[in-house]
Amino acid sequence: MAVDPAPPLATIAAALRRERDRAGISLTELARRAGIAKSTLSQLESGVGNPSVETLWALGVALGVPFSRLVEPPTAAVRVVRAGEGPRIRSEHADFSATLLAAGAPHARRDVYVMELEPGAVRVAEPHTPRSVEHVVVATGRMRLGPESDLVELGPGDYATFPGDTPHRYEALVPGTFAVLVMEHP
Amino acid sequence: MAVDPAPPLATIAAALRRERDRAGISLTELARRAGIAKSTLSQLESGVGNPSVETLWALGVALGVPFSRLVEPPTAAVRVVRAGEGPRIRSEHADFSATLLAAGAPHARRDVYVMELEPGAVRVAEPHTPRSVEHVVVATGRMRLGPESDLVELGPGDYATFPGDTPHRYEALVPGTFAVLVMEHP
DNA sequence: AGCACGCGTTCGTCAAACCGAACAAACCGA
DNA sequence: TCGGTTTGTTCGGTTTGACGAACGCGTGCT
Repeated sequence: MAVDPAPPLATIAAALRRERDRAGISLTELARRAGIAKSTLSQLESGVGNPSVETLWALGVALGVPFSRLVEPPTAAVRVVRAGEGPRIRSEHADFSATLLAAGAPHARRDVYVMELEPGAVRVAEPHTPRSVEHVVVATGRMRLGPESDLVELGPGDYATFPGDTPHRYEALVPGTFAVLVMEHP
Repeated sequence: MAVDPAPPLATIAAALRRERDRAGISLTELARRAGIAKSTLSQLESGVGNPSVETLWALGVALGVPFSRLVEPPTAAVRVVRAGEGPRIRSEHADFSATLLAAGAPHARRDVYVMELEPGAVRVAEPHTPRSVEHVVVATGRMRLGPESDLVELGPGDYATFPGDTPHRYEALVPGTFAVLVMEHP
């Protein structure tokens, strides 16, 4: 696994400005809440300077975002991995294989669910936390799911991932459908 | 969702020392690889000082660990949730239910796998990263798994979680067994 | 128009992060 | 036992991040 060789100078600048106007507050206000000088913040958002951990941490708290969102670069609809596809890791001992479906976004919080549905009823989900991501692996049955605009159909072993912060749905196509759902929020 | 109010001064010190001797290199060597003065590193590991992001980043790269492992605090036998057990969230619309199996440890990295096994062969796993945790939901078939000392048997829909940093194993009991595996490392 | 307020940037000062060198202690082979 | 190496810590000097004040600009109120 390669580790980011890229210096995060510009990333931080971008992240700060992005997160700040997402919060809809002024530079002055943010500096005040974080307890740092606005001059410092100004320079940071300009991409000059190399903040101390303490400073950046204070900003993370004031913005209400996990520290790491400020330093890691952002990420990018429905991605599907069909059963048997995807990069496989085979054991030396036969009869075992594992497929990496989604590498952990370093600081996401992931809740693991088992989901059971019957055909007919449609589970419509309101969009939740911004930048949350859903992962689904169908265990048995068939289901149609995804963002309203991009529904996909999955069978046993199929995997799909899509943003959770847009309207989306789950719908079983055959009786006794069950799936594993991982909800990932930043 | 509460955001870490804790200043990460001591955490960084601990993380640095931990990760360094995990890598099995000397302070001097690490400082050299990271391109920083060893005096600086010495002080950081002593818990004095408040490193700049650039400095800490360089250390992360040199250690081969994601940046955030250095700043976020760390986390902590076999827990089983049988199919149909566990806290259930029912939809207003019937025919949908979800069970929370494991709330996300705030800053864990979780990789999602699909695992297929056939009976006979046993998948023995060397212990990996300290404090890593494994989660398994059996989709079809039956399997026996867990730390060598605490094996449990799971059927479809059953869930188990256990530490990944001790020797453990996976073994299919019937043909065509497949499961979803979530590997969580801090 | 005139003034007051909030915005973000720029400038000079100070503390501190970072550096390089010098240091004692532990270790190892001759 | 004694040099040579490597360990990690400590000590001045330099660089630079953070601060507060002053600045220019735009807005809105009287």
